[in-house]
Amino acid sequence: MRPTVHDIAASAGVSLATVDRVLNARPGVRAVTRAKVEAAIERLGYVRDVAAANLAKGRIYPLVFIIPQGENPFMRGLEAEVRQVDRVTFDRTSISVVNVPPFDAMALAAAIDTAVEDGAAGIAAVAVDAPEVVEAIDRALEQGVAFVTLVSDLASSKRDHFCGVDNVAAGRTAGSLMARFLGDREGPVAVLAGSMLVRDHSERLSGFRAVMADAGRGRHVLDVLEGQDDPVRARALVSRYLAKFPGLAGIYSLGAGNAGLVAALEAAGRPGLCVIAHELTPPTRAGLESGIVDAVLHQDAGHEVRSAIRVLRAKADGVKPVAAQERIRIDIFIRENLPPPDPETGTARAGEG
Amino acid sequence: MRPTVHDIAASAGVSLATVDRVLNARPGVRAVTRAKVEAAIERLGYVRDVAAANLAKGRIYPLVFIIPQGENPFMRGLEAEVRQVDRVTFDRTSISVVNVPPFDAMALAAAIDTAVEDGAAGIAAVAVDAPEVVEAIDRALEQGVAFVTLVSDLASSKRDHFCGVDNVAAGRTAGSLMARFLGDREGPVAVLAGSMLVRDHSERLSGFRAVMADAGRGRHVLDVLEGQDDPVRARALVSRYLAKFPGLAGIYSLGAGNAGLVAALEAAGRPGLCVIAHELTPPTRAGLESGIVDAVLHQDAGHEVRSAIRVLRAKADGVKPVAAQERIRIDIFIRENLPPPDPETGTARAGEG
DNA sequence: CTGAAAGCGCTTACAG
DNA sequence: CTGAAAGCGCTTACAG
Repeated sequence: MRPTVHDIAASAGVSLATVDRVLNARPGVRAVTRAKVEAAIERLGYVRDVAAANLAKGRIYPLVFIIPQGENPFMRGLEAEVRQVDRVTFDRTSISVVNVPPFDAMALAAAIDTAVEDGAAGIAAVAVDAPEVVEAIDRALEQGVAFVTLVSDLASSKRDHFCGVDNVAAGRTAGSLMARFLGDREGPVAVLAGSMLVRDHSERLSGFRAVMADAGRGRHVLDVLEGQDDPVRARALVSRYLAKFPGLAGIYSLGAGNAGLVAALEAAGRPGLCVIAHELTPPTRAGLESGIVDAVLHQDAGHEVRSAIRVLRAKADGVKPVAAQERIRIDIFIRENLPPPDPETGTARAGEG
Repeated sequence: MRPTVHDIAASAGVSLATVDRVLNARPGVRAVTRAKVEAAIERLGYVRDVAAANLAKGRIYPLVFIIPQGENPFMRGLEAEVRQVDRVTFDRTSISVVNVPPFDAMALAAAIDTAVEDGAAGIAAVAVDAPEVVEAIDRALEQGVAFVTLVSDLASSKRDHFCGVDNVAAGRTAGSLMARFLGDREGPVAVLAGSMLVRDHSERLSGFRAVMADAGRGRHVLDVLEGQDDPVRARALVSRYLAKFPGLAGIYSLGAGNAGLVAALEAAGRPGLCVIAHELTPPTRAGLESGIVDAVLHQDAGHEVRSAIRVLRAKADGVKPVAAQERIRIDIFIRENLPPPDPETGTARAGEG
């Protein structure tokens, strides 16, 4: 049997309470006593039973996820993952979701302040790149609230961790695939984004541009289209470009306007462009299946949510953030390796952890 | 607060023991009593605290992982993942690893029988496609031992679940990428496998062949090379083909002979072939980084291991296998989305579950 | 068929 | 600075 606190108490010749104090680095133990206990811990190879500890603590962690509202399907999938995790009751964690208008720094900052006031132990938020947000995050941290950015980072804040992909690398990946798929085909490429106010979009763009500049003798990237992740605007913008640049070779959609993108391409009679988009959602899945989209870069929303929870709990527990090393992978999907949709959340899932 | 067994006992006017009997569908409760308890459960919206239940059970699950020995780097990474999970102590599970010679049906069957005799509650094994193995698996099942196949399936057995990727789809994915990367380039393609005695290899080959037959006006696939996942043999086989077929356009390496493959290509002065390999391991990672390999299809060994444990535990617990729906994703890596190697296990990892 | 009591491994007031 | 006792939510013999 694995040694328990009883074993180490007996072995060290002290009481359970003292063992507990040493184990949890609580004050009020003489150095000699502490040493005895530590020796016993070492000798017996003790490892704490976290589940039992949580049970005894009876503690519950109120966590808040702040997610943009609106019809962005990736965000809706993310929210569904959060709710699903909550249903399954991540042990001793109670999770709530707060929606805010997308790309709205003031609203986000206000939501963060409110969550802190409401006594959140930890907050996960999709960041907007603005000073008000940085300040709100840092205020939360000062109050001792754990904070992670989700999907879109804000490295200039003091957030504990970023749960999302390396978006510069994602942009480079898109660029590399675009270059290989196009081969010798001539023509410029267009980029459809949501807004340069969020880091994930601006970072993807810079990664993509860097690769395009290197490809062959350089491929021209047209001025970026900002569709605010709104399908209607995205469709209009793309349609205009299709008409304006008949020699267009490809489109990189790095935001969430994909329903509009696909609609515009369908309306234009499916010109044979190379199309690479982000996030496996109903519109991009349909695009892959119909052949109108060549590849989809993806981040696993479920992984990100569970990673955020682990990091927030570790921080709230004052445990060493071993989980902070977690990396979210940049998935590549083509038609052939498309995973089946998750009936619960509609997002793409793999076997979890 | 969430309701506990105490609450439902009080509400139903019975003892804890009776509540427990109903909760766990144990016999020896009158229908009326059962109904009262069930009504209380319903009324209060009770959900069991699994961690507390496990603690009380004090039960420990001996699980055995049977993994091929030898220098196959994917298998070594898989084993490292198993050992790491064990270190982290998946709650109340004790895991042991048994190594067997690769592609050896008799040895595998014997190892399964031994694990059953030793009292395993569950077994996960990389299957070899042979009747002896099917019989050994079915014997284990009859003894009430939970069984999952890992990485390579054996659907003709009664195994509870397969923890691995859809290998036909993986082969199709490789074929599709190969076709796109080659574009109009002429020439046949070669396939390097380990052995057709394992399902994962034979399934990948069939998927790849199907896509190649459809590509353009059909691309010729040369006779498959079986290198037994041995780098020396693989290198010799590939070198011979390179000399024999100077017009070769690409190589699909669907097994684990990649160190030999890369060595052969280096020795041949890096002919500009399209190379697609499986599993992100040191040799394939190096190949991607040096540009000699174009893409690597991957399965997350950590996911597979943790999925196997969840399924085995659920089965051993007699719980409904909600986990059985877990799917392992087919990852695509190119140079740009290469994740950093895991310092612990050497395998590619993402944020877990 | 039903219940009272002890215990799983840990933590938490409360005494001393 | 240290310890004895009760309790977290559940399960398990043992009585009756």
